[in-house]
Amino acid sequence: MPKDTFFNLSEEKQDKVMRSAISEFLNQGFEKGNIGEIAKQAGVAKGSMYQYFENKKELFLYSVRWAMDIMTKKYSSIQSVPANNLFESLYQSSKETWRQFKVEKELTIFLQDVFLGKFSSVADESLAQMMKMSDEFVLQLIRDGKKNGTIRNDIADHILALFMIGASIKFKQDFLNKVKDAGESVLDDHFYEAHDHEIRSFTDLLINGMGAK
Amino acid sequence: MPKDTFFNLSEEKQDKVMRSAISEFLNQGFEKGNIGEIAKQAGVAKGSMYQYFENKKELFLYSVRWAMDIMTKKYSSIQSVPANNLFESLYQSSKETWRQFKVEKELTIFLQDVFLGKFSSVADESLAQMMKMSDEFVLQLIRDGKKNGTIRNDIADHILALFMIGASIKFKQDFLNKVKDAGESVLDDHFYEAHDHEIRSFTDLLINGMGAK
Amino acid sequence: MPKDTFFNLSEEKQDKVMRSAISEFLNQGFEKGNIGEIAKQAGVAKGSMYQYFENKKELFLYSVRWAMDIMTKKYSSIQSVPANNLFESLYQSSKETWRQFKVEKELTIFLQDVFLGKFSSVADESLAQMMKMSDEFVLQLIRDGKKNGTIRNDIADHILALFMIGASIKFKQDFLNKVKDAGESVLDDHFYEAHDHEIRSFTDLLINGMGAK
Amino acid sequence: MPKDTFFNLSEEKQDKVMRSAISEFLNQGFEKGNIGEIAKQAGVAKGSMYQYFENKKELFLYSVRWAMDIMTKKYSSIQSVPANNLFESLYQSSKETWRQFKVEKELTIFLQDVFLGKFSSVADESLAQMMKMSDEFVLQLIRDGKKNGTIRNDIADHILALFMIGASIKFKQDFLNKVKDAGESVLDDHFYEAHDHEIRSFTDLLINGMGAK
DNA sequence: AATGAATGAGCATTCATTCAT
DNA sequence: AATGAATGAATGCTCATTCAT
Repeated sequence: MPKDTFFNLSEEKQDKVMRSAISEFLNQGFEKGNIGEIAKQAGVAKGSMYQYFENKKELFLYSVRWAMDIMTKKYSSIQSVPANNLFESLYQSSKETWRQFKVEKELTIFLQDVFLGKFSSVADESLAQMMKMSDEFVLQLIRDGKKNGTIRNDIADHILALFMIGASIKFKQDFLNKVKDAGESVLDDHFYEAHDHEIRSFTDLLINGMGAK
Repeated sequence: MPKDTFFNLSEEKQDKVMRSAISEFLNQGFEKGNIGEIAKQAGVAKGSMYQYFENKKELFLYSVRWAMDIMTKKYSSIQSVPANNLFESLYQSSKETWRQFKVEKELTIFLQDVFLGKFSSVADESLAQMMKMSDEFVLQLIRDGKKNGTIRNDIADHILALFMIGASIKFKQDFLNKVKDAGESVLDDHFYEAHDHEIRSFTDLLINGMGAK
Repeated sequence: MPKDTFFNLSEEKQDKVMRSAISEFLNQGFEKGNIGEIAKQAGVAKGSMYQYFENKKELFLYSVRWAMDIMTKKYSSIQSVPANNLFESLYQSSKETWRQFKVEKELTIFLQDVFLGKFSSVADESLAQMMKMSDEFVLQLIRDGKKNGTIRNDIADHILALFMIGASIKFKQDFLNKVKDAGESVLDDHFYEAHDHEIRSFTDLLINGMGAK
Repeated sequence: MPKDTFFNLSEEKQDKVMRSAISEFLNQGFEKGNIGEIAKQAGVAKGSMYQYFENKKELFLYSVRWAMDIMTKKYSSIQSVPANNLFESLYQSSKETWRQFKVEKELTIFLQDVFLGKFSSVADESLAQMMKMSDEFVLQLIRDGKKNGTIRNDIADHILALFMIGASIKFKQDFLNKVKDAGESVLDDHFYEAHDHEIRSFTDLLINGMGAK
C-alpha cells in the first residue's frame, strides 16, 4: 500500500502517477521499468516517488490494484448481469471489454498481461490473492449455473472453470492483439460488429462444444 | 544462433549449458537471469559464454529453440496420432505432456512459460515465428476435423482454434502449477490416474460444451 | 557537453572533477583511464560521474575544452601582444608558457599532449575544430606579419605556418620533458634564465634560419 | 625481442604477421588493438602469437623495430647523401619519404605516429633508445654542418636540432595527412610536383628563416 | 513534503593470457 | 610447434535507493 503522502495528493496527480507507472511497466516490463521515467511522465520528482511508495515492487503491486479498482468501479457490468445465465453474462462481459477498451486501452491491456502471468517475477501473495478472487467469481457463476440447470452437472467445478477461463482469456487476448496492432482505425463500429459476431460464436462453443452434432 | 565454438563442444557440455540457461531464465526471468550463474552451473567460464553466444538475448532465443527441438525430437507424439480424430489426438497429447513432464520438468515448464508470453520483453521475430508455427499446426488439425466430420462446420477456423488453444493452455498450466507445488511426491501413478480422468472431462467439454443437454 | 547536473555543482567541485579527470587521462591514457579512479580522486561517487557526463568520451572531450578555457581565461597573453611583431609575440608566448607551467603543470602538459595527437583514438569533430582554430590563429599572425613587412612574402602562408608551428611545438615539448623529469627543483629562476636564452636562440632561428651567413 | 619460434617462420609469414600487427595498432591504437584480430589477418592461430611473442607489448615494440628495419633496409637514402650539405640531404630525404610512402603507406604512417609520440603508453626504454638514435643522427649532421660552414655557429647544437626536427616532422605529418585523406588519386606525379615545390620552400625556410630581408 | 543530487551494488561484456590436445 | 577453447580479471554503465537541502 502507498504511504499517506500519496493519498494526500490531488486525485488528478494520483491518477497521473498511476497511469505513468502502468504505461511504463506495460512497455518496459517490471525490471526495465524506470522509476525516474515514471516520475518524469507524471510531472513529479523522482525522489518523491519514494515518499509515495516504499519501492518499485510496491509501486507495481499498487498499479495492479489501482487498475482493477478503476475498472470495476467504472464498469461493474458482470455483477449487474443476472447470474442465472452464465453464458449471457459472459457475452455481456465481452461486449463490456470492448467498451472498456475504447476508453481505457492501457489499463485493459495491462490487466490482461497481469492475468496472463507476465510480471510473474513480482507476483506475490497479494497478486495471487487478486487472481484467486477472480477465479472464485467464476466458480460461483458455475455453481449457480449448475443449480439453475444451465450448466452440465457431471463435471467437476474447477475443470469447468479452467475450461471457461482459459478459452475466454485466449479469446480476449487475441482481440487485444488485433486491436493493438490496428491502431485508432479500429475504434469504429464496423469493427465492433465483426467482433460481436465472434463473441456469439465463441459463446456457442462454450455451450455446445466443438463437436459436430 | 550460437557460434561454431558452441557446436564444437561435446553434446553433454552443450546439454549442460542449455539446461543451466533454461533453469536460470525460468527461475529468474530474462532480465535478472545471470550469465555468470549460468556459466557456473554449467561448469564453464563466464567469458566462454561469450564465445558461444553473442549476448544474453541470443542465448535466450536459442534456449527456446533448443528446448523445442529436444521436446519434438524425443516426443513427437502428436504427429503420430491419426489426424482423423482431433479430440483423441488431444487426449493423447495430454498424456504425452505428462510423460514428458516426468523426465523433462524444466523444459516443459519453460516452454509453457514462453508460449504464455512471459519473456515477451525478449521476444522477437524468431520467437513469433515459432509460436505462429504452433498455431498453424492446430489450425490444420481443425481443417482436417471439419473435413472428416468430427468438428462442427458453422464456426470460423480461427475462432475454433482460439477456443481450443486457450482452454488447453489454461488446463495445462493449471496442471503444471499443481505439479510444481507438489514436488516429487506427485510422480506416482496415483496422481496420474486423477489427472487422466480430468483430461477425459476436459476433452468432453471441448466436444460437447458446457451446456446442459 | 556535460549535463546540467555538472554545472550545478560548486565551482570547486567542478574544478576537482576536471583536474582528476585530466590527471588520470594524462597518466593512463584514454582507454586505461578509469572513471572510478577519477571519481575517487574527486571525492565523488562513480555513479555521479554518469550524471555529469554521458560517457567517458564526453568526459574526455570536455576535459580538453575545460583545460583550454582555464588556460586562455587565466593567461590570454598572446592576444594582448601587439600583432605587428609575430616573433616578439612568440617570445612572449614562450615566456608565458613558462609562467603557466609553474602554476598549471598538468594542464599545460595535458594540452600539449592533446595537440601532439596523443589521444587520437578519442579525437572527433569537436577536437579537430579546436585544433583548427589554433592553426587559424597562427595563420592570421602570418598574414599580418606579411602585411607589415616582418615576414617574407615569397612563401605560401600554410608552409610558413607549418614551419613555425612544428618548430615551436617541438621546442615546447622538449622544454616540458626536461621539466617533467627534473621535478620541483627546476622551478627556480636559475632554470628560467637558461630557458630564456634558449627561447631567444629559437626565435632567432625562426627569423634568420639555420644557414651560415 | 620475439622468440625463436617466430624467426623459424618463413620470411613471408613473418612479414604477414608484422604487417597485420602494424595495421591493427595503427587503426585501433595499442590498448584496443586486438591480438586475435592480428592473428586472424595473418592467417595464424591466436595462441601461436604467444609462442612468437611474450605479450602484446613485446609485439608492439618489435613492430616498431621491424618497421624501421624494413624502411632503412629498403630506403637508406639519407645515409647515401653526402653529409656535407645538411639541407640538400633533407631535401633528398623528403623526396625519399614520398617514394617510400607510395610502396609502404602503412609503415610510413605507423612510424610517423610512433615518432609523434602516439603509443606513448607503451613506450619504454627500447623505444626511447630508437628515438634517441634518430636524434643523434640529426645532431651529427648539425655538427658536420657547423664544421664545413653550412650551418651557423652561434647557436647550441641541441637547439638547432629541435628546430629542424620539429619543423620537419610537422611538415611530414601535414603531407601524410593530406595523402591519407585524398586516397589513391594522389599517387600520380602531378601531386608530387606540387609537393616538390613545397619541400623547396620548406628547406629555404630552414636555411634563411622566415624573416623578411 | 518535495526535490534532485549522491551513492554504490550489480551485471554484461571484452580480451589478454593460459592450457590441453 | 600449432591450434583454438577456456579462463577470469577488469571495467563501463544503469538505476533503485538514500540523503541533504
